[in-house]
Amino acid sequence: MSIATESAADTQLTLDQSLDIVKSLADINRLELTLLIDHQGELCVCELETAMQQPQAKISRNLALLRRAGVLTDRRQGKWVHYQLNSDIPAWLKYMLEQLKTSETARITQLVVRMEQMGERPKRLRDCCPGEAS
Amino acid sequence: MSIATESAADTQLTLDQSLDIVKSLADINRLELTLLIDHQGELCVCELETAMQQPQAKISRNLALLRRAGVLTDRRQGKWVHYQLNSDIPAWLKYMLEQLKTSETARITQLVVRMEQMGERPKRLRDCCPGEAS
DNA sequence: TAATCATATACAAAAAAACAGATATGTAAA
DNA sequence: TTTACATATCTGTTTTTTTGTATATGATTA
Repeated sequence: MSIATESAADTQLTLDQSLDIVKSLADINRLELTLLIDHQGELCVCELETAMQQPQAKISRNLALLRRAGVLTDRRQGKWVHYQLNSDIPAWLKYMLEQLKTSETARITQLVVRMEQMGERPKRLRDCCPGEAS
Repeated sequence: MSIATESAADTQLTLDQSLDIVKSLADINRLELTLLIDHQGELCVCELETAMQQPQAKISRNLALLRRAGVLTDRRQGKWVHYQLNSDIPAWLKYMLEQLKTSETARITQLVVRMEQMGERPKRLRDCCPGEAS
């Protein structure tokens, strides 16, 4: 079981920074968001909204918290903001996510399915985040 | 940087169990307790009490929480209860603790020093947990 | 520039976690 | 078997986190 995206050496984090990361993941919603984003590479807020079936503010708040902790990065493209896993996360976290992704396939699949079904849903949702098109 | 105590294969944990572990570490006091115990191999409550300079009830509560999450195990020896790192913790956690132990040497040393100075302190403390003697 | 859409943030209420202090339990020694 | 010691747990309170609702921001389209 090798780590897929092992790139640069671990940046040395302070204990406080590590704690911030751990805290940011100590919530079932944020842990699922992180797993789903890691699994899918990149997702925008409205996609996560349908996947998780949670109000926009809640998703957005949790994403901001994960970003501040250094777990996620974001990228604005037009109206949409796409979130990715930060490649600078410590190795142990990459390791942890790898393990959870394999052990939680079912759960992740369920979220992905829900998200994909949203294709033919209300215009606001269908128009949201068209696959990689500018 | 190899993991010292890599023994049995990872037990497959549910997402909830993993979340319990992460939650149990999402507190500076419990994270330090875990690091210190991992570093020292085994410690009893009163040693941790002096190392951390925190009230007994607080230490005990946090240790119980870590035990319930599966991060620590305990062993009663006479009046004393010794806590160790649970060898069944997931690999990512072993990895994380290894990394933190090396990056947080100073902090850990400070705790250890405080604990060792307690030798000639009040009787109640000196008599507590004599080094590995039965 | 007005209207609309996607996302972020402010604010107050609700829920959860951490805490101090008191007391209970369990062991050993007197 | 009383006393003392180490640790655990209970209780009420304080602090922190999470949440819903409303509103603000930023970007696109009409």
